[in-house]
Amino acid sequence: NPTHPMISHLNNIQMKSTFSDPSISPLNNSLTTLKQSTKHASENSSEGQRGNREIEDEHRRDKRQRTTITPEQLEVLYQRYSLDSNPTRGVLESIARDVGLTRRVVQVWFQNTRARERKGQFRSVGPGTSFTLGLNHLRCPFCRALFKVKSALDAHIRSRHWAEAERAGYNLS
Amino acid sequence: NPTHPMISHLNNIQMKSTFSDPSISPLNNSLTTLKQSTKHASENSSEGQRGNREIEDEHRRDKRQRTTITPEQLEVLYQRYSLDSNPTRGVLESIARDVGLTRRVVQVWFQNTRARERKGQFRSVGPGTSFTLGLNHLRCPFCRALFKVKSALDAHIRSRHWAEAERAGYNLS
DNA sequence: TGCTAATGAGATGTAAAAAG
DNA sequence: CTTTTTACATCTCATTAGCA
Repeated sequence: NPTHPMISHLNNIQMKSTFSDPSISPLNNSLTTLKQSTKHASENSSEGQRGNREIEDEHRRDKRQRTTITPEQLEVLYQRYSLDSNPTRGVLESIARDVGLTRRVVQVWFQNTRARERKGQFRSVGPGTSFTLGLNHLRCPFCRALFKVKSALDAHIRSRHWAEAERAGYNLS
Repeated sequence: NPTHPMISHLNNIQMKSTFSDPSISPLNNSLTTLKQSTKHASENSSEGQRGNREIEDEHRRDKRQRTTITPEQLEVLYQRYSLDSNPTRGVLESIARDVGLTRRVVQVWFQNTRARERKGQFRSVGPGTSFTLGLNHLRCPFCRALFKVKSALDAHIRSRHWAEAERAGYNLS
């Protein structure tokens, strides 16, 4: 992804920081799932011509909330990723509970990590498991999902591709 | 030089407050007499006493607020630095609590200290204990971070460079 | 004044959002 | 879902400015 430094971002006005959570105690931190429900739903002010009276009222809306994933959480995530890079919803939720993040955050992380892996910025597992290195050798025959162990692959096939698997005569242990 | 943040280059106006950091107040868990002078030096004498109405009145437009780090704080900082010159966010916060400064101040101190060390200006501090920074023998193979003990280096690698470490076959104990 | 805390620009990594 | 883009957090490096 060749970034173009030359391009002028016509407007990249970023002010203020809004430090995200302090990501409290490592591990098992019961993160306040603040939730981003706020979601700049409004923001339709494009109408312009606003009554300019509520001028100073501004800071308070829309702030993209960036979660900071701690190294401890990352280690768990990568470990699970190495077992199944395409977890089902249920598994996703289980992982989310384990690491103390919302399902959505974990889901996005998996999406981004898969994308990163495809792009070659590969990272497969945490350093703790230095021997499990590598690549996910098992690819689902019906989609692009990758797995480290056959049991995970089978579980995936069972939950996502049972029909095709049966037609194809895939042998599920 | 740019004395005026006003300069507009049509693009990329980043104010990057950074120091806003309003909520990260020390919370001040009492830790024995640790006092710090993070705020206005002009405290004693003088009329002052400030009306205090405006809480936000603190930030004077043109006054850069310089924190004075006490020798006691420095001693702790250097000690932690000697163990890990590139602490993760969580560790940084822990240090900040220990020493009674904001995370941001501690972060800047580490940045400046790393830069100082890179430039070869290690400096020993404290009457009783002098930390010879220059003698940090362990350098992270993946970045310029320095460590005194291997366990600290390993922790650093685990949290920051696990992928590279794995690829490189680095042996983490 | 010297040392150094603070600031700001530029670079990098990546979580979240947007586009497809 | 994937691919692409945006925005934010942090780091380095170069500077600026506060205080003993």
